[in-house]
Amino acid sequence: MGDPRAMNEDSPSEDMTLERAPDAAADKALSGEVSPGEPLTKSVTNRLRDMIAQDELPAGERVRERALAETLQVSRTPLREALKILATEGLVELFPNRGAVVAKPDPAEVQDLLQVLGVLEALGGELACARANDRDIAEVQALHYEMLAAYARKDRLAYFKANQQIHKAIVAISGNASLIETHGRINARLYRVRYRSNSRNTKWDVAIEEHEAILTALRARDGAALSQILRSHLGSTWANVRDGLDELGQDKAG
Amino acid sequence: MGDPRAMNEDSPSEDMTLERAPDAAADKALSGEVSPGEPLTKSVTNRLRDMIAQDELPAGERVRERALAETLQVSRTPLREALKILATEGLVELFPNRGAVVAKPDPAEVQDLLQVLGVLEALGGELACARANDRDIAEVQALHYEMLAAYARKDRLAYFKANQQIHKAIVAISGNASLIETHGRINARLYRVRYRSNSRNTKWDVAIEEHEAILTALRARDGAALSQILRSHLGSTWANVRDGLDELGQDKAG
DNA sequence: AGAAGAAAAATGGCATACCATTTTTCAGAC
DNA sequence: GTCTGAAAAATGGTATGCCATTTTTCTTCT
Repeated sequence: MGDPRAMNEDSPSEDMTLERAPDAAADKALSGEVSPGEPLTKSVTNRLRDMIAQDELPAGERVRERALAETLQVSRTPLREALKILATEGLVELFPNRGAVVAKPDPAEVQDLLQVLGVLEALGGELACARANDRDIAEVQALHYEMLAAYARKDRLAYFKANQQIHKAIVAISGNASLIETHGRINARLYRVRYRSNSRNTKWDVAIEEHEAILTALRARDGAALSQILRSHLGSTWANVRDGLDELGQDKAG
Repeated sequence: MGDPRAMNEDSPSEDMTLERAPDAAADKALSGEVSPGEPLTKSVTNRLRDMIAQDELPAGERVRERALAETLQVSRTPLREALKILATEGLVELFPNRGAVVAKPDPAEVQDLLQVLGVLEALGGELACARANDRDIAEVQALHYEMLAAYARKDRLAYFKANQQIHKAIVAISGNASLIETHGRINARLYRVRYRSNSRNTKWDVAIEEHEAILTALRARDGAALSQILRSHLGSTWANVRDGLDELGQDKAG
C-alpha cells in the first residue's frame, strides 16, 4: 500500500469490539499476545489503549495503579511508564499526586480534534492521489464495498470499522510517516466518541453519499477534490457527534 | 491572546540558545527551576527537551540512563519515564534492551514533518483570521517588527526566535487546543534542523517578503489567503532546509 | 597480527521497598 | 445528625536492587 517510508508499527489495535468484554479480557490479561522480547511497557501501553477504546476502562474513570498492575500481572513500573505514554497521547490525564484518569473529551475538544483531523486527512487525500498506484486504489475500493455490505446489512459495527479502515488506508497511501502517525494519534482520541456517535447516527445515507464522492475523487486521482471532500466529510462527522451529544445530556465532562 | 480553551502549559522551553552550554548547564542541573510539588518526571522531561533542542544532547547520540540520571541528580525511574515520553513525542528513539538515542530526522522525515506542519499552520491561520481581535493582531504585528529589527541587525538568532514566536502566536490565536498542541509537537521535532538551516539560509530576504504577506493577510483577516501563504511558506522552509542538507554531506542519518 | 571466543563489565528492564501526599474512616464535640 | 479533626489506610512518587541482555575486554589459538 503506497510506499510508507516509515510506520509506527505499534498498537495492534485493529478489530476492536466496543462491547465491553465481560471477563474474557481480564482472564487472558495480556498473556496470549506478549511478543517475546518485547518490553513490558510496550505491551501494557497497547493493552491499555485497547481497554480504553473498548470502554473496558471507561472515560472519566480513575486508574488505580496497584489494582491495574495486578490485573495485568505486571509491576507498577511498566504500568506507570505506559500511563505516561498514554498521557502524552492524550488518552489519559495525569494529576500530580492524584493519579491518572481516562480522558473524556468535552464537545469543544472533540470539535478541535475533528478540525485537525480534517486538515490531516485533506493532506492525506491530496498526497494519496499523487502517489497511489492501481493496487492501492483497488484496496480502498474493496474496503468501500465492504462498507457498503455492512450498510446493506445495517451492521453498524462492521460499517464503523470499514469506515475507519478506509480513512486510515487513504492516509497510509500518502506515504508521509509523520502524517500517518499524527492522524493515528488524533483518531485514537476520537475513537470512542465517534463509535458512540456512529451508533445513533441518523444520517447514515448522507455519509454513504460522501464516501461515494471520496472514492470517485480517488479513482480520478483528483487531489484537490478529494482533499476538499475529506475535510468537509469530517465537518459532517462533527455535526453528527454534536447532535448525539445534545440528545443525551452529557454526563459531566472532564 | 485569542481564547485558547486549553493549553498544554508544559515545556518552558522558550528562549533557547543553541550555543551549547559549556558547563553552566551541568552546574545548575535542574536545581534552580524545580517547581515545588511538580513531579520529577515532568521536570526531567522538560529539561531533556531543552537539552535536545540546544544540542546539549546531540542528535544521534546514545543516552546512558545511569550517567544522565546522575548528571540530573535523579534516580533512573523518573528519567526512564521521561525518555518514554520523549520517545512518544518523537524526540528520542527507543531500542529494546539497547537504550535510547536522540532522534536525528533524515531529509525525508523532515519533509514529511514540514508538510504536516504546513497544513496545521494553514488551519491555524484560517481560524486565527476568524477569531482574532485587535489586540491579538497587534501582538503578532509587534513580533513581526521585532523580527524585522533582528533582520536589520543581521542577528540570526533573534530573527529565528521571533520568527518561531510569530508562527506559534498565530496558531495560538486559533484557539484550537488540539491544533496548538500538535503544532507544538511537530515544531519541536523540527527545531534543531530549522535552527541550523536558519543559520545558513541565503534567501533571508525572500522569507521576509513572505512574512510581510502573512501580516498583510492577517490584518485583513483574509483567512483563505493567510492559510495559503502559511502553507507555501513552509514549502520555502523545506527548500532551504534541503539546500542546507545538500551543502554539507549529511553525516549519516538515523 | 588477526580472528574467535570466553570472561568481565556495563546497561537496560523490571520488581520492590520506602516515603510523602492524599483520601478515607472514625471519634468526639456541638 | 452532622460538623470537625485526628488517625488510619490507600495511593502516587522516587530510589534502589537484582536479573537478563548486550557490549567490551582480555585471552588464546591459528
